[in-house]
Amino acid sequence: MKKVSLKDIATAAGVSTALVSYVLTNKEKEARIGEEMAKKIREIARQLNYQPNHIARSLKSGRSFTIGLVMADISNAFFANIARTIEDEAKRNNYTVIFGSSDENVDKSQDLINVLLNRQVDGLIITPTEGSEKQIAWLQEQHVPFVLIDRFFPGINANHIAVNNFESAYQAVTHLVKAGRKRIGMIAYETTLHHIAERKRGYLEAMRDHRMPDAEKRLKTARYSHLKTDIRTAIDQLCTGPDRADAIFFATNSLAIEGLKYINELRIRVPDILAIIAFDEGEAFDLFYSPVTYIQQPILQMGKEAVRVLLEQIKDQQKTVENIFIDTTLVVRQSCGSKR
Amino acid sequence: MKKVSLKDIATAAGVSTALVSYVLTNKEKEARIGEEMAKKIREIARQLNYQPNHIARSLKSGRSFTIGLVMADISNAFFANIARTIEDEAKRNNYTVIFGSSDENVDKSQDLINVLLNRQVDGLIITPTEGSEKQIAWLQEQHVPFVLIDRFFPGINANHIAVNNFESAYQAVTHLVKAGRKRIGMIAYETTLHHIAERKRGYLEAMRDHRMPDAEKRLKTARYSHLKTDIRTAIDQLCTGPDRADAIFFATNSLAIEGLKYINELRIRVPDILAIIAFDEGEAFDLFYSPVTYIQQPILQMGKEAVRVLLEQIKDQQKTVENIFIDTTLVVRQSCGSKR
DNA sequence: CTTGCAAACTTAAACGTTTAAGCATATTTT
DNA sequence: AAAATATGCTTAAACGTTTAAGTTTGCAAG
Repeated sequence: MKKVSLKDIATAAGVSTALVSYVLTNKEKEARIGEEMAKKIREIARQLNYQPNHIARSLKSGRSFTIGLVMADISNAFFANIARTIEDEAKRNNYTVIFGSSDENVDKSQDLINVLLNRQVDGLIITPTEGSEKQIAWLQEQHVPFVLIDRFFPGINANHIAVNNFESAYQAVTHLVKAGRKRIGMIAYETTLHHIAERKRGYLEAMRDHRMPDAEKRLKTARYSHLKTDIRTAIDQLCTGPDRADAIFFATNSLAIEGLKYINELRIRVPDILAIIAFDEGEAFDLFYSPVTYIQQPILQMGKEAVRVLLEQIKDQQKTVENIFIDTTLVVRQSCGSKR
Repeated sequence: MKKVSLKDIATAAGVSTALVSYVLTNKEKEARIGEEMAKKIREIARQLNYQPNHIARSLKSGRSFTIGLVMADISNAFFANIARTIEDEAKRNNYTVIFGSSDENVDKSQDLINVLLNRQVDGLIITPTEGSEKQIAWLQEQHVPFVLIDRFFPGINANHIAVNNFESAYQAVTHLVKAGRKRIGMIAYETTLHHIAERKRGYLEAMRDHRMPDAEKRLKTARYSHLKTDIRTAIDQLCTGPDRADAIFFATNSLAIEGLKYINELRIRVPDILAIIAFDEGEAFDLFYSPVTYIQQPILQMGKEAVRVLLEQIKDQQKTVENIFIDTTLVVRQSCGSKR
């Protein structure tokens, strides 16, 4: 199938391609096209089923109407949902999304950014991985429009959309305290990423404010690369001994899922023996025999805001940086109900 | 940041852009470029950090090295994982993926296909929605390279990657029979899509071959648009009365998740009272108190094959159609263990 | 000392658009 | 009636590549 171009229409109509272009981009007024001719051209275009060549248009305009999306892990429901809302929102603005998953790997992230920039995306939406500060700083130096989502670096003054991680964690721990839990533990990732640090800080401050001892001791971490084993170790440590934990706050959904699997194996009853709160949502939390209380992130809003900020930045490179923080909602369910 | 182009390099080196192009695309031999000049050009390109403009290249070559991905529902873990493997595999072949979610909606699907073709993708990978036969047939008429994945239309002779739905369902039901279940029900989608029909047929034939009565009566369907209520009705019907079901086979993961939520609410004990088998996998199945036996689809292989077939088709438009069927694996766990 | 040819490069067209500038012809204004 | 303006269209250049065809120079063969 040979694609039909402006030239084909022009030939069929016996006019120049310029004329056809003006008509089909609705510039008849400015270009003073005759009404009849416009009608004729439109009709021919319809008959030939003309579809504009986006690539040619991009080359001319220097804009691709494409945004690049670098997700940390597309197989994680949280990121998959963000990706979906971003794609939706982008389409609503006549933008198209090219995506890739960095799998929390710095090199893969750099690679992806390169590929996307090569493809002349007009901007990027990124969940930065640990250690990617330099990449992000470089983007800024190059004046590439971009927005960070879910995470950001305090030292880099760039657009970002994030939730109030400190407050969310503080609120979650407070909820556990109010529910009568005395020995609250937390499992987080071992990472320098700021959003996780904030969640930890929220936990620690809440513990201190409510005069709960041994918070530091009960704050465990797991390596992303050794998730399964590290979580098992952490839970073993938390859930044994005379003063074993009566509640665990998981810093992310992936940690919670892996943790709950093990808690199931150990047959530790939730919430009788152990209360659970997790960050993010997930079908798995609903299906747990004691539906899991979780911190709900406003995914839809995050995705929309990310696209909005990015497109504004693309339109106006001088635009001031936006740092958006959105509140989460604590969805209370059975998993932190009363002890037996 | 002004992007550097071939012309910039050419000016810096005092040569024509053609020469630069030959060198940077490694055509020195054919174009008989002087060794020293080649070295010099490469050095300048490096210094200026030249990045080829993919769009210009695409316009010239008529190929975008981009494939379009139309997923039925990216928020479903099964499709998200397929998307991820496709993206990975595409990147390995220097292709980039533009994706969109049709949300099982024919119009959205058509819309997406149009957008993607407009963007001059070299080919498409599609999970077709119900009622999209005409769209697919049209693609074929237009000789657009494409591959259907997960689903296909028997009346359309197009590339497709699918699993052996009939055999998989047959095997699952047989497993339930061997486990001593007598009144096996199935919950599927109410759809004309062939892959679901095959799963139903697998159920019905297995029931007949094992002389299980009332198969038709125990085959319930739910509408995608009224998932929650329809599933509740179906389960209510299946799980009441004197000859109530002692096993349910769910035709997809979304059905299973919704169903299990309700089964949880009803406090029907699994597997004591009711055995469960589901199609697809999911974290939720692991986390259910009685880990769910499921039919595992070879996602990685499906994604890889889809990309392979598509790229071959793109390279050789005359290539014969490939219909690939892959076997599934029944992963047996607690949920269809012994009755009490 | 032509001729032939290889080596090292340049020219120019093309891909499909967009858009400023140009050029007739017709109509209005002075 | 000449000048100004409006109308309807065309020309041509540009975006950044690729690549077939052409040009120039040097050098060996006849």
